[in-house]
Amino acid sequence: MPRTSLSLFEFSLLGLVRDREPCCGYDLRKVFADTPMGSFSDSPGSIYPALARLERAKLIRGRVEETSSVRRRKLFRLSAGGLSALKRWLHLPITQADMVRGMPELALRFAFLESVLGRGACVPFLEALEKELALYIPTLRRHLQSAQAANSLSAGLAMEGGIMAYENRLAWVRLALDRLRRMRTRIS
Amino acid sequence: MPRTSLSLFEFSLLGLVRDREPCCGYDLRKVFADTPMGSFSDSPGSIYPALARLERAKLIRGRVEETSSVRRRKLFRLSAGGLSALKRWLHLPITQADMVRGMPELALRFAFLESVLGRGACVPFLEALEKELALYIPTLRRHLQSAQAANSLSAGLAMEGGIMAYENRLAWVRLALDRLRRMRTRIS
DNA sequence: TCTTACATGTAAAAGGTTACATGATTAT
DNA sequence: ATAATCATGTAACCTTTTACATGTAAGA
Repeated sequence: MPRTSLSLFEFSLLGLVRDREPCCGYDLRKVFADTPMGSFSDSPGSIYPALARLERAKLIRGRVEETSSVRRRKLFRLSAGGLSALKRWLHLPITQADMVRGMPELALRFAFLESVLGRGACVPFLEALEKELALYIPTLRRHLQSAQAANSLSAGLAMEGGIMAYENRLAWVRLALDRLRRMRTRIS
Repeated sequence: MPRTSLSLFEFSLLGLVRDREPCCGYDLRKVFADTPMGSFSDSPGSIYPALARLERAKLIRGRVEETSSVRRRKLFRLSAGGLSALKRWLHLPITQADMVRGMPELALRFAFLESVLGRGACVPFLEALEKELALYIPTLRRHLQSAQAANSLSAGLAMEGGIMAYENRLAWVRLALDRLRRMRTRIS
């Protein structure tokens, strides 16, 4: 078996290739190096082997470009299989487990959502996220209440900061929903 | 060479051992499994080898407990070298690079700060963090401005969410500073 | 009795990190 | 001329993941 699921890093490559088709490994390195994107490694030792894996798995296809002017490079495109793997990932339900692991994966999924599944997918995604966050935050608060007695002030503040981060996420979700809904009414 | 620096995971083990001395591998597994702590792996395959590494590096010391009642277990304590490694890490200056990589490492450092370096270390740490955040956020805003034109709505919202997360961090820093300063005046 | 919690480990496979290696092109 | 940027890769080393392996004690 060629491994069940892809890592976040591999999905981010898939999504980036899809958005920048056709692009080479170096283009992707630049994204990781220059933008506040996910903060994955931009080292050649991580990107080139990962691209080779994705190509072996037939999720992307690479062709060495033949031009005289520019240096030789390998241009990648998403394959049909790659696109459907990306779609499956984006369609995954949002669960409590996603809350515990934090937002990075969900943020990444949202970043690719519109371009891959269309604008219509954004509102349901955010509504599901809103629901899970609204359920999760009170359990975090309870955890803080019960744990903080014994701990230090700074440990308590650190936990408080963690909760604030989730509340902030919820605020963002609501802002995003607002904007998307406003767009919709404007169009219709 | 036994490797220059420890991973976040290893520092978190060091800090937890220090706070719960003496404790065994299973105690640490429970922390990772049951609390919203950093979200490191609680698998035995990551924890026991890591503890063995830390012991080989003489940062912790483990002794097999000899009691009749409880099952055999290995209790760890921080060594003098481990404590000073922890202190060095906590004393590290806060830089722009820390902003780019995100807050998890800084949050972890703050969580251990008071118990290892004393309450006096909290305010300077937060002040440094406040300064770097206040410098970094405007550069993020500029990045959003320049990049968002070409991108999709959802990609723009995702970036906006990233910025909001940093602003939320800054709000937390100010709240924490407030509380700490209030304490100080109350005590003095 | 059966399951859950306690408790510690190892082995194989996969992946990431760091450093090395190479070489063309473009700007200073 | 020299440095920086473009461009792709490999090799050694280390860590993590997943799964296996073992066995006790307590509670339902």
